[in-house]
Amino acid sequence: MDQVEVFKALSNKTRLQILSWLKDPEVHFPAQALNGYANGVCVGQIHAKSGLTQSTVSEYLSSLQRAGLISSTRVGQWTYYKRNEEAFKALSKLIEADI
Amino acid sequence: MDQVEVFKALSNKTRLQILSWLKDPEVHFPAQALNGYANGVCVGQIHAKSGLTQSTVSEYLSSLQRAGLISSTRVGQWTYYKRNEEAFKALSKLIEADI
DNA sequence: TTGGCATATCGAGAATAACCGATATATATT
DNA sequence: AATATATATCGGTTATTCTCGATATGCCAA
Repeated sequence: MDQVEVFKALSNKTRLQILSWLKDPEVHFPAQALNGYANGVCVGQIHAKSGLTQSTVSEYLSSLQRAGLISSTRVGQWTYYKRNEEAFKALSKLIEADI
Repeated sequence: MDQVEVFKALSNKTRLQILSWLKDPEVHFPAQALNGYANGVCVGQIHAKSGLTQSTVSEYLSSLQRAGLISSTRVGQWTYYKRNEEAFKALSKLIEADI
């Protein structure tokens, strides 16, 4: 875990908002056809709520993924993103013990 | 606590290093004349270890303080900085529960 | 294989952060 | 009052981030 990369990823209002949406996808996004919310939420749905362009949202999701905070699954034309809860647990412990 | 401000403050290698030094001041800094390490460590000592200029270090300490992660005490010509451990506990819990 | 979506990547402009050197402001000493 | 020391602030340069529009790529359907 690259600490600086993780904190940079978290240093943006919209990216924090996306993480918060992904915490309760059924509350924040319309039903997913495929496998409920198990794969996460696709880029287009996140884009639709974000108020930013598709390219910006795609870039933001990539940076969150590079930081290890979310993971992606490609299914057909869609890329689904979901939170990596282990990373948040690890970060919480890191701050508690090491930072 | 402004989350974005906190994460920005943590998004820099040198600032993380400073926080780490302040975690064990007696290990990383020569003895303080005044009140042991209870007031923290003065800017000059942090500057001396940092490899950056005095102005940069002063600015970094201000940003950590604005984020609530450290606090300062002025004693004579010196400003002592020390960690605000409650802020780190709160941040750890925030990440565990809310982010 | 052509066309249509969904997503990713590219190139660019504007805003912010990372530094620096120089200078200002406190405080202390003589 | 004059000088010295510690820290803060200011102005500037360069690097990085934010965000966009345009375009490329990947996958599906006709």
